[in-house]
Amino acid sequence: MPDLLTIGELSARSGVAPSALRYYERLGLIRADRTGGNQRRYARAELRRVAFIRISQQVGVSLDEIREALDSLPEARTPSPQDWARLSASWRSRLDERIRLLTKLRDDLDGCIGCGCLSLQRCTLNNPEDTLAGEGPGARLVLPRPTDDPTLAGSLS
Amino acid sequence: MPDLLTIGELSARSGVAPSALRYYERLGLIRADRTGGNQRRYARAELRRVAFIRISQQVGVSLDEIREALDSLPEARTPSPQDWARLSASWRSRLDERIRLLTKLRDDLDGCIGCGCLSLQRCTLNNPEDTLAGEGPGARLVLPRPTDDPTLAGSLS
DNA sequence: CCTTGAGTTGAAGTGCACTTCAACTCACAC
DNA sequence: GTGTGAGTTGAAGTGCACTTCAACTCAAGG
Repeated sequence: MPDLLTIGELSARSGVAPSALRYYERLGLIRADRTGGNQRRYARAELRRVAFIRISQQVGVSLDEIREALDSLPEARTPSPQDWARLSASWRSRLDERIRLLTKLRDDLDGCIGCGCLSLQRCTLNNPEDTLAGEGPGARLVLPRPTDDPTLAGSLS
Repeated sequence: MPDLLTIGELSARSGVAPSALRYYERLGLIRADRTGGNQRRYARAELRRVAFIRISQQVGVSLDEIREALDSLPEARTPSPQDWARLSASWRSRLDERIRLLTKLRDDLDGCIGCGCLSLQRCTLNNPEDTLAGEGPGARLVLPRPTDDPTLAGSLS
């Protein structure tokens, strides 16, 4: 019934490199039992955690926030489908927002392709929220700072 | 008619930190004339280049690729609206693809919230392209590697 | 028993996109 | 002329998400 996975097996199943799995463990995102010889053995439930981690990353959430989310899971029992649903749902608005922003960017880009602008005059690309008055002449570009959004910033890093 | 901008002015107008502008210059993304005292002076046209850079980053393009795109602009003359339109349009399919992926992720997440799964069985979240057969039992998770996409990997860095 | 592939560790390295720092110089208003 | 805020440089540092490495141990088949 335990049916534990080695790190190689979890890696193959999850598509996540062993080094990344060890890294996740260091950050407290997943956990493993150990054999007498100190090797990791993962419960099958860890597969779901890894799945959640990868999905969350696609939503643009940092590992730190993912850890916080995972910390909210009950420790006493194996998380239920409802537990996972709750966590997944918590990213929903973030995902919506990212989709909205990208869609707006696309439409604006279409408009600008039409008008050939990319200029600093009244183009919504350069004045996204129409909030530029009162800070001297000239419009601001795009988003003031991409610092916080890994999706858009490239660092995206 | 020249009407050159200092780095502080370009920074204020573009919303990009002076240190980032110098960094862009090192990478060959923008250029500046120099005063007798070695200070940078930017032609107004550089504002469009910076606008293009920030927009491109939001699309999820790396600075390296942005540089390549900018290199395709004519050197002899100031880029025309059509030049900028061509470059912007070149990101379009990428933007579409990113929007498509995120929308799919959202819908899948909705489905999984409904079914409460996040399991490794037949859930499209875990088997995005239905391309898992032939590599042993068990499904793969999500995307095999997030390595190449700064949008999804968490790095806009 | 022995080989071999898989696993272990901590420390260091990578790539990207910047930022910070120290030490110095410019440009401009008064 | 002088003070001050803005600008200059190269080198080093940052944050994130990992990967790589060297040196070593484990586990399982023959």
